[in-house]
Formats: sequence, C-alpha cells, structure tokens
Amino acid sequence: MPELPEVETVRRGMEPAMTGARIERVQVRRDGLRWPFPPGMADRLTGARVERLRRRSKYILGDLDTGETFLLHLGMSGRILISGDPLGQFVHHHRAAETHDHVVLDMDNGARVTLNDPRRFGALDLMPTTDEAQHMLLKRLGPEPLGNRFDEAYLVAALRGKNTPIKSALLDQRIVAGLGNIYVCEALFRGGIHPARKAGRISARRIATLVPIIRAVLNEAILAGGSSLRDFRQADGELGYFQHSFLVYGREGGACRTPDCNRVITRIVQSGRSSFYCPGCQR
DNA sequence: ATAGGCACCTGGTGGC
DNA sequence: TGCCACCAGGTGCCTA
Repeated sequence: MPELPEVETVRRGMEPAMTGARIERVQVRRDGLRWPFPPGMADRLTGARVERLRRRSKYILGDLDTGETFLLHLGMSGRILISGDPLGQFVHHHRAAETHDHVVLDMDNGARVTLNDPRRFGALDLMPTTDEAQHMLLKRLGPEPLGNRFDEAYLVAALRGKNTPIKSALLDQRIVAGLGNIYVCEALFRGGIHPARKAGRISARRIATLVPIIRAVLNEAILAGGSSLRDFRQADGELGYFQHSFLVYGREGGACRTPDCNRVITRIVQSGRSSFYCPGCQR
C-alpha cells in the first residue's frame, strides 16, 4: 500500500507529535502484526525520548535515547493517526479506540500516536540503533531512489543481463528501494517503456532516462502528500492528492493523456500484480 | 543465483 | 438484502 511518498508523508506527519518528545504510556493491543512484536516492547518504549524520525525505503525508523531504534512498516493497509494536542498546536480530540488500532503511544507533549492496520501486513520492531545495517528487513535493500547512490550508471549496471520484466525489476527492493506498484507504472509510462520488456534488453540510454523520471514522480507525489486510494490519509487525517495526477495507474479503459494519442490504457497482470500502460506510448 | 507463485489478512465493490 | 468472486499501495518464503 503505502509506497515511498506515502511513507515519507506519514513520517513528516509524525514529527511534530514525536520528535523530541518522550513516550509516557504504551498500549499494545495484540501480539504482533506480520511478525510478533519484540519481547518487552511496551517496556522498552515506555519512558524513551524520540530523538529523530528517519525513513529508509518504506520503513520509518525512530531513534530513541535508550540506544534502540524502532522500525515501522505500514504493509498494505497500515495507518498512523495523530490525535491529542502536541505543543498546543492541534485541536483534535483523542479518538476512541477503533477496530484494528494495534498500538497506541501517548507522548509527554499531549499527542497520541495510533497504529491502525486492518490487514496486519505491517511490522513494528526494535533493535539497537547500531545494528540497523544488519536488520533482516533492511540489509538487502538497494539504494534510495532519491539518494546520490541511485544514478544512471548504477541503474544501467543493476539491470544489465536481467531476464526479468522491467516492471518486476523496478519493484525489486534490492535494485531500488521504495518504489511500489503505482509509481513503477507511472514512471514506465513517462519513460515510454512497456512494462513487459525484459530489463536487460532495454538500451542503456532508455534505462538512464528512467532515473530522473523516477525521481520526479516521487518528488511530485511527496509534494502532493502522497496518493489517497481507498483510505490512505496523512497522519493529521488529511488526504494526499497525487492520485489526481495518475496518468495510467487505475485508469484501465480510460483515454491516454498523451496529446494526439487515441489509445486506451490497458491492464495486464504480471506476477500477480496489475500493470497499467498505454500500448501506443509504451514500447 | 534467480524467476515465479503462494501466503499472510481484512474490507470494499460490483454482479447476480 | 445476501452471497460470492475479485481486487487492493507489500514482501518473505518456498519451489523449480
């Protein structure tokens, strides 16, 4: 569900409520999500001050003054909701506990941070801050698409000889970390590349054009507060609006938006996931 | 090593 | 209204 822009939007929404604040009270309402929560999680969080919130790929990392870092993943349906009155800036009331509210953190600034995840594909873990590079969920991740390590030379080399479709390759978090189904579809449309093309048989020149395109799509989406499909909301409850900018995702049967292109957006299924593309513009 | 499929869950939607 | 099939922003694990 949430891809890099949505996760970054959530991280930014959590900052005023959490950064510099101490966790006063922790409610853990079930044993875990995709995996069991770490032993003693509530006790390890209680009393800790959040020094900073970072993002790595689709993970939110919270460095605590206890020497530990929490790792949060939202899976397909995870949401973070902020209520209460941190720093006297917000006027929201605490929300009553709802179905699928799994973890509730009350901060010493009056903010309440609630993790809600109906499908429970998300994850919450704790590790020593110094062990981040070894964490099972982080150690195989490729470069950040908005970072310096992700450049034309890198992507061309990473895809060289790959027999897999470009769609699958860009979804592979070991190649580039943070893209998901929406933004891969949108980037391939902008790049004029058919999602089923074998990654290793696309010219280096065309692969290189994908790098600035991927960066642009992600940056535009972050600026828009992410995409709100179904129920994705920012931590303050606002809707993102990048979904209005989709050129192909979810537009099966709709007209291609390229001027003078009269084709219709098509949906195919690749390794169990929908790919949307224009058969005229993408080759 | 790598590509493809399955599994994990709940909820919304659309057809009959 | 009820029931059912299908779909969903992810990703680890198992199989060939």
